[in-house]
Amino acid sequence: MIKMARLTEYGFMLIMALKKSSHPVSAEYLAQTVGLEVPTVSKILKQLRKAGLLDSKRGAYGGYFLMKRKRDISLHEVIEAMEGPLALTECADLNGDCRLIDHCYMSAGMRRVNQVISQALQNVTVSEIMDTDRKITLQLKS
Amino acid sequence: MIKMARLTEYGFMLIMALKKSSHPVSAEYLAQTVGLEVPTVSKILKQLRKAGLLDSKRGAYGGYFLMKRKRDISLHEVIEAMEGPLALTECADLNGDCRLIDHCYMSAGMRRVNQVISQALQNVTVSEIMDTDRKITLQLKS
DNA sequence: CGCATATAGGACTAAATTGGTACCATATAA
DNA sequence: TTATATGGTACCAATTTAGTCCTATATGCG
Ligand code: FES
Ligand code: FES
Repeated sequence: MIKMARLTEYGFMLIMALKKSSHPVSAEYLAQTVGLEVPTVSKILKQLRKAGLLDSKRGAYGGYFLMKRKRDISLHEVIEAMEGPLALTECADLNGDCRLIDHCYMSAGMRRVNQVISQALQNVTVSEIMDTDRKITLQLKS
Repeated sequence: MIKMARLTEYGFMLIMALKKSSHPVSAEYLAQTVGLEVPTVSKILKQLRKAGLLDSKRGAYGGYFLMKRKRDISLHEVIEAMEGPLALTECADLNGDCRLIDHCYMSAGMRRVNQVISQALQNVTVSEIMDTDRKITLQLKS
């Protein structure tokens, strides 16, 4: 069905619930806000942090906060942070191991398609998908 | 990782191995050609047929053949045939059931992104991804 | 007709992935 | 020093996907 992982969806929601350069927000508070369990939220936040989208502060009054404004975070960044590099087919991935690689005449083609979709996702920001009034305008080149 | 199902990959390969309006080709022969097991190939061919991409002829000297030329089959058609409608997030799908639908501010946005990616996939044909020399030129609008 | 060939359809099992949880170590504020 | 909160990792459960098998039906041909 070509869908992102559920945890990635949750990741988006958490990012939307956070802000740049304000007081850190704890995983527990975020969990309540978004309606998820604390361990799950924790897991996602750690992952997003590792990817550099968030930063955290430990200890009392600690928590998480964004590293950039939402208008500067692309969908691609978030998806890559949660799921690793986009690869439509096994052979479009550098580390893919499809048993049919010898019979495959579309590796190069799929890599190009991959590229196009990556571009598309890089051109949309988190704040754009939050704002239902604004139109998304994408300019894609091959 | 945003990837298509493996069976979809195989589906592409089978389509590439087939031709329009020539003698039908049996599942067994295709399996040998592509390097897969017969039952698996059968399953995929049935599914592609049901979606109208292929047609078949039963009985002796029967088999499968394409309904269109490969230059008229879009990636989107194949993917949709194998995996159903594209839905990046649960909430971008009409039948999606995400438990967080009440907290979700990106349903509309994701639907738009979904739309953009669908467009991209509709604009690339099977023959284009087979031909490594040709450039893919996509024109996408929001 | 009767046999060999080949698909139609659906049920079933096994494997892989993903979702979700838990635990212990470390850092920080007061 | 205590309460709070993240860091890292390992683990189990649930779901999804891959792959197989079986029986019914259609077709060509001797
Ligand atoms: S599809 Fe498997 S290698 Fe290209
Ligand atoms: S992400 Fe689950 S409903 Fe939008």
